[in-house]
Amino acid sequence: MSNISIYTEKLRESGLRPTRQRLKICEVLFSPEKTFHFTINDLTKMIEDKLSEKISLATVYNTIHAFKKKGYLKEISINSDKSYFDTNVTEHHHFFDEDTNELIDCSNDDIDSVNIKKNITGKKIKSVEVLIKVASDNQNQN
Amino acid sequence: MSNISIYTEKLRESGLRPTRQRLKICEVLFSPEKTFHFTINDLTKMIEDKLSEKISLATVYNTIHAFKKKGYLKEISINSDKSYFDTNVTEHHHFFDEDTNELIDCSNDDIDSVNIKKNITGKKIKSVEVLIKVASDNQNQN
DNA sequence: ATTTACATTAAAACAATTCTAAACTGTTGA
DNA sequence: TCAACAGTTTAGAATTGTTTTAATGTAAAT
Repeated sequence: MSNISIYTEKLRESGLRPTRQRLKICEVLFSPEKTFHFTINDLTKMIEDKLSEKISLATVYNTIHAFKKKGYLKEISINSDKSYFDTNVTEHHHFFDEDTNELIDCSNDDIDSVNIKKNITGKKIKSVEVLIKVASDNQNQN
Repeated sequence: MSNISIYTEKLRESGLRPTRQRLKICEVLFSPEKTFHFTINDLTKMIEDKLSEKISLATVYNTIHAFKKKGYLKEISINSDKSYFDTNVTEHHHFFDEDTNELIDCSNDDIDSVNIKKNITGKKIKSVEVLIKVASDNQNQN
C-alpha cells in the first residue's frame, strides 16, 4: 500500500521535507480507514511496534507540532497530564470517559451546533470545542 | 473583614480541618466580589504577596484538590502546561485568548445551552464544557 | 494533658515536554 | 554528480508542573 508518494507530495507542499521518519508518521496517522485519538506516547509505541523502527521522541514531538500547525491534526482541549491529538480535523466534539480516560467522538448528529452570541473585540473565533465528561453512575461518592 | 468563622464552619462541615493555611486560601479564593480564574502558581503568589505568609506548594495542591472534590472550585478543560481553576462553580463556559493565554467567562446569555442527544450506556454526564478559542485576526499565518 | 488522626512541609521523585548541540540528510545549483 | 547549505534527527540533558515521601506539627477527641 504505497501512499508514500502522496505523503511525500503533501509534505513537500507544506514546506516540510519528506524524511523517512515523517513518512512513517504519516503512514501510521493517515493510512487507517478510521480517524483516531492518540497521545505522543501512543504514537511512538505505534511507530516502534508496527513499523519496527526506532524513532526519537523529540522527532515525534517536532513532527506532531508541525502537523498540528499545518492543520493535519487537532489537539483536544482536555486537562490531563498528557496532550491528546485527533486525526479527525473536522469540527466535532468529544466525550471523555473519566473512568477509562478514553476519548469518544461525538458526531454532529449527537449534539446541536453551538451558537455563540458574543464576540470579543478584535478577536476571531478559532475553534469551538465541547467536552462532555462522563463517568459510571456509581462514581465520585467522594 | 472576618469571614474566618464562616470559612471555619464551611471547612468543618466538609470534614476538612480549618487550618491556618486553609483559611488563608479560603480568604484569597472566596472573599473577592468577583469570581476569577487561577493557576496553582498564581494562587501561591497571591497568598505569599497579599498575606505575606509562606505556604508550601504541596499544601496548595492538596487544598485545591480537596476544594475541587468538594465542589468549591472547578477545573477548566484546556490543554495547557498548567491547570486552570475557576472560583465560579456555576455552569458556564469560556473563551480562551490564544494571544494572551487568558480565560474569559462566557455568560449563559452569550451561548445557547448545549443539547446532547446521545448518551453512553452505563455512564452519566458529569459536565459539559465549551471552550471557544479566539485569537487576533491577523494571527496564525504560520 | 495525652493521644490520635489529619495536615503541613521541604525535598526528592516523577512524567511530559522542550532544549541543545552534534551528527545526518534532502535539496539546490554549480 | 557532487559540494554545500539548510533543515532534520538524535540522545541526553534541562525544564516544568505535579505528586510523593517521611518527618514534624497541630486540631480535635478522650
